[in-house]
Amino acid sequence: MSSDPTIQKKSGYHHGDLRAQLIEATRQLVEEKGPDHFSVSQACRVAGVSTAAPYRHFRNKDEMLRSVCEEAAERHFSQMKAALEGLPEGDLERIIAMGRVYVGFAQAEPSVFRLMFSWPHQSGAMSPEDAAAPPTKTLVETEVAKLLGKSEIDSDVKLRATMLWTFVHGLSFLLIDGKAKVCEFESDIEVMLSEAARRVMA
Amino acid sequence: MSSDPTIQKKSGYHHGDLRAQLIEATRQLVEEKGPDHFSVSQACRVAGVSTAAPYRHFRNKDEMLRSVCEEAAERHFSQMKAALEGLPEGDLERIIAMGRVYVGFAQAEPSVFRLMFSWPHQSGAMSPEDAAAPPTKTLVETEVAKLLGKSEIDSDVKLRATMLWTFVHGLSFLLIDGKAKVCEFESDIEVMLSEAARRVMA
DNA sequence: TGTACATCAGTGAACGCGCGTTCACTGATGTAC
DNA sequence: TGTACATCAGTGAACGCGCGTTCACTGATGTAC
Repeated sequence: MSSDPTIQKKSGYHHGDLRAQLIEATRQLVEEKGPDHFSVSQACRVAGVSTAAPYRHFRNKDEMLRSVCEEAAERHFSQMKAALEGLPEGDLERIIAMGRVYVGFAQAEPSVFRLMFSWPHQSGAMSPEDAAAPPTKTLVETEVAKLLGKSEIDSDVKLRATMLWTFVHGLSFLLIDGKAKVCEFESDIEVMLSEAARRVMA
Repeated sequence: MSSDPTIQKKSGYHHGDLRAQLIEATRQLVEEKGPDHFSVSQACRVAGVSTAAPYRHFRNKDEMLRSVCEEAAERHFSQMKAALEGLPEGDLERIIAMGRVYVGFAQAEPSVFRLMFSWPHQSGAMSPEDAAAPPTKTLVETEVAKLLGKSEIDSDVKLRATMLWTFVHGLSFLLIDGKAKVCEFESDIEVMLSEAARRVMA
């Protein structure tokens, strides 16, 4: 019963899980106002807590945003894995399903999606192996290899997987940035996803 | 001689073109520190001018950033047009050349590129027809139609143009976000660009 | 079961800071006669 | 060519604000005996 961070809050002192609650508050604020207009104070207000409270759980503001990214990356990845369930092995639909989830996530949480992929903005301190990317990459590569009937991930598999990823990534950004009405209807997205999968796997 | 905004600065009072100079200063700062860490004061310091000066040329901070976007969008578009010069009509290389420029711009000015496409972040006030997108879109559609030997821009042309755009857009973002070492070598980008163009136009 | 105490996770007030913006001003420039 | 004056494009000081973070504190909780 302590899994929904929006509800809990036990007494005056001592929340059930303030850390999770602050991450959720941060996530909401980032989504509402954008990553650059999020402030620690606001998150505290949303969580109903003093402005000093977060420092029991996070070193500083940056670490709060980073936690949001990590949490989002995990959800993103598990959504993609879940999309594969029940679909027969070696079916092109598996590729399309992952793309659909990828794009859907971006549309559902555009600001968080953007933050996730531009983190950390430009500090040289960026870890070479980044949060969500490697597991997702492996997932796609595995699917591509299976579809081609290959047992190992060779350079052809890597190229195709990268092309697929590139495509859904670009589609996600164009959709959330609302550039040039890239797709007028929901069905256009489906057409693009399947056309791309078909042409790349051909 | 007044075309290079980094050099000019005439006397104590009255710059040659403070407006252009401030845009350039803003552009540099956005590139260095990211759009969210840019401040008007800093731009003034860079331009060597008092903090009140910008308000003779821009209504507020937002308008400064918007001007940077517009200026960048124009450069982006004209670079793409320039890439076509000298290439024979109806050659697939024309498509690839535009993609190369698109990606190159993103790599050269990643923060500005990001800003350009996420502007305005989430204020509902976004104009439906956005700065750079429509002319670029038209440019690509025209090239696709010519390549297919079609005289009009039908839905097939539109779909292919959108797919091409989506692809280079995604490649740009993956490259500048440094996600998962999408391409290890410069040559990999070339392979991806030509593979994408070939497959989409097939 | 009851008490003593260490630890944990909050409070609320305060800090210094840099920011965006405004203000009355003033030096430089262009124009009319 | 020279003077008077309107306009332009800067200055520099000041403002109020919200921010990130720290501090000494205190209430709640868990544990040992």
